[in-house]
This record gives sequence, structure tokens and C-alpha cells, in this order.
Amino acid sequence: MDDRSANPRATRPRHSRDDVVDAALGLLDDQGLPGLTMRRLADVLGVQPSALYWHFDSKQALLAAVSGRILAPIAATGSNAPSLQTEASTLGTQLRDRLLAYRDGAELVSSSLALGLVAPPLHAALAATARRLGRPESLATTAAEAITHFVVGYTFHEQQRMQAETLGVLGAPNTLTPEDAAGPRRPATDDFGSALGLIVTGLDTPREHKAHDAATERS
Amino acid sequence: MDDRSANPRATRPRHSRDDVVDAALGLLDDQGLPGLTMRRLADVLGVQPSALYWHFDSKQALLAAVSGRILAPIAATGSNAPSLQTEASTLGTQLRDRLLAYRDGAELVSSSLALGLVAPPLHAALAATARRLGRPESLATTAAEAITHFVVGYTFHEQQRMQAETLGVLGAPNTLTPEDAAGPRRPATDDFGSALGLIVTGLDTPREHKAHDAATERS
DNA sequence: ACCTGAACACCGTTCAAGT
DNA sequence: ACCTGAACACCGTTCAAGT
Repeated sequence: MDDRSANPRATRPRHSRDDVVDAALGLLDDQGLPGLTMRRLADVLGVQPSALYWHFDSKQALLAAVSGRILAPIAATGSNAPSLQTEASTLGTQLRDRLLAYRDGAELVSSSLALGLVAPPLHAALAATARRLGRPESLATTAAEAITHFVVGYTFHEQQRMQAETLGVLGAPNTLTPEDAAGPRRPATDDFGSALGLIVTGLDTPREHKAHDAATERS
Repeated sequence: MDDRSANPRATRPRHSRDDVVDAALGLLDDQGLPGLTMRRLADVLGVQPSALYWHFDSKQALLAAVSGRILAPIAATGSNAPSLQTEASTLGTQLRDRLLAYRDGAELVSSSLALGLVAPPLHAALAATARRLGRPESLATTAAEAITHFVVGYTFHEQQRMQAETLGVLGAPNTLTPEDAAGPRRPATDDFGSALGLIVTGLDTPREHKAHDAATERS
């Protein structure tokens, strides 16, 4: 398997940053985020752990690069949506799809996003649509933020549930609220779509956002 | 400092679960989540690391208990809000306040929530208000989910920014979108309130949620 | 330019045994 | 009931040195 000598343009240049990210994505997908360690990644690449620190300053930097690659397909959106609401819905769904494309994708991206090591994935596209439609860009920014946080959090939760199911019927008892105990399982409706729809509804009405005031009074 | 013999009902019973959670909250607050290790926690309690496993099955279980304590004050809400929108706004703000009460509170709760090891903090209160106001409980459930994910994600990001500022002007370059580069810093408006207001706006209009459809069509 | 070897300073968890 | 002691199987990161 170590037939690097058969490769014409080879001999020395062993790995590039992109090679490392490729391998990390593969490792992530079949071991999950806890299994994505520098040591295991080095093993997969046939290299010593310390070699990875030539390509990346830290594990966090590596994870940010992996997050960037997961999110990359979103930016390419052409976007000729008829309304900000439609565009926002589409982008939210697209983001979820990307996060679901790799095991623990949502958890990984959530932390890279929080640390500010990866660009917010929906802002550029939604702002562009706002400009095209003559709507305020501040509204696009607010919406992008609301939708991104919701989608990442929702998908994180969703992805964790999926894996818990795969690993056997563990059943998390603390999750149940009193009224849940009555029904047999969960309302089979499309949770994600409903919640995203709720958020996005406010984008239709021209009287921007006004519920702001009630949010600032506290106990 | 080891004057346990001065305590009348003492001699043997060294620590309770609550003691451990207390110590964990303290350690969290002045070392952050990465500093909250089983070994350091044991040190604080004057005990061997293995002793903690008599009180909790795993570190995750401990962290879930800590999360529960951070969120506990929310459930107590009496709630006589005049509308679902008002109540939702109040609860969202309350949740953020709780997460900000401890260092890395949002990150900690985010993961406990995703793992399903702690009860969703807004569902019960919002559902009760929906009942009182004669609004559909399914709407309350959807709203609670949307708001919780948004608030936790937003506050996670916010808390990380705060600590980055405290630790010096590191400046995360990747975070900047093209249009941000023009202005000097950030729009000084209340980001959180605006986004929460946007989400909550949909709760006013009696035509429940309908934007759902657009969310299910994809590339 | 890209990697090795070896070390440093840690982790969570288990388990027999003590009191 | 609550904890000790010791071990197991790991971590991320640094750094001199090799090619």
C-alpha cells in the first residue's frame, strides 16, 4: 500500500492540508467526533501525531477546516427566490442537510461556529437576496443568525437521537415532560419544518420586528 | 479545615450528590468547562477521583446534573402573560440569563440538552400558558423548541466572544463577512432581542404556521 | 517542506479493597 | 455508605532532530 514511488510526481511531498482534512472527514464519519483524535488521524495518514502540527496549529484549527469543508457547498447558492421568507427556508433546510451529511456534523460545526473559527454559513447568501429584493440587510442578518442557531441546535439534538437509537433502545427518561407521558411516542409531524416555518414567518410582514421590547424586561 | 469532628451529625458521611454538584459549579465558574475535570473536582472536594464514581455513573451524568441546577430556576415561573408571544419572549430572555450566570454555561447546557440528559427548559411553562390562553399546545411545543435552540446557540457564541475579549484582542478573522469589513466594528443594536423578536412574531397571528411547505423542497 | 522520536503533562474510568 | 490506591488505556502538544 506504500507505493508512493509508483507516483511520478512523488518521492517526498507526503501530505497536503487538504489530504489531512479529507482523512479527518472520513474518520469523523465512521468513528464520530470523540473518535476523531490527532493520534488516530495520524495513524490513518501513516504518520506520527506530531506531523499534523506542521499542517495545523492546533486540533481546533483542524476542526475548523473540517467544518469549513462541510459548510462549503452552501455559499455557492445562485438564489432567485421570490421572497426573503422562501430564501430563508431554503437556506435553513440546506444547512441542515449539510450537517446531516457527516456523523456528528452538527456538534462539530456548532463548536467551530461558537469559537468564531468558521464563517457564519447563511449570512452572505441571505444578505444578497435582501439586497436584490430591496429589503433591509439588517433584517437578513438577524434572520440568518436566528435560523443558523436554531438549525445547528436542532440538528445537533436530532443527530444525537439518531445515534442513540442505532446503539440500542437506551431511552432517556429525563427528557420526558409530564404531558409527554400520556401519548405513546412523539407527534409524527415534521418538527423541523414547523419550527423553521415559525421563525421565517416574521420575514413576510413589512412591519419588521417589534416584539423586541417585551424581551428586555425581566424578573 | 478538616474539622468534620466538630460537626455533631458527622464522622463518616463525607459528601452528597449535591455537594459534588456545588463544587462542580464553582470549578466551572472559575476554570471554565475544559478545567472542569474529574481529577480537579476530586481535588477541590479533598477526595480521590474514583470517589466521584460512587455519586455519578459518568462525567456526562455529572454534567447533566450541573446543567439541571443551572436551569432549575426557570421551571418555577408563575406566568400570567397576556399572550403567547409575551411569554415566549420572557422565557427566552430568562433562559439566556441562566446560561450567562456561569462561565461556559451555554456550552455545557447545549451538550446535555443534545444528549437528552436534561429536560428541555421551556416546554412545560410555555405549554401551560398555551392551555391557559386557549392556544394549541402543538404551537407551544414548536415555539419552545425553536426558541430553546436559538437561545442556547446564540448564548454559546456570545459567551465565547466574551471570553475571547477577556483573554486579549485575538480577533477572529474568519468570522468577518465581506460587508462587515466596511464598518468599524459591529452594529451596536441589540442582536439577541431582535432575533428573539423575529422568532416570536409568528406566535401573534392566528393563521398558525404555514411557511412549512417551502421548507420541504430541496435541491 | 514535511516528518520522526521521544517526552511532558495530562485525561476518564474500573475495581479490589478498606472503614 | 462512602472512599482509597493503583492501574489501564488513552489524550493534545512541544521540540530537537532528521531528510
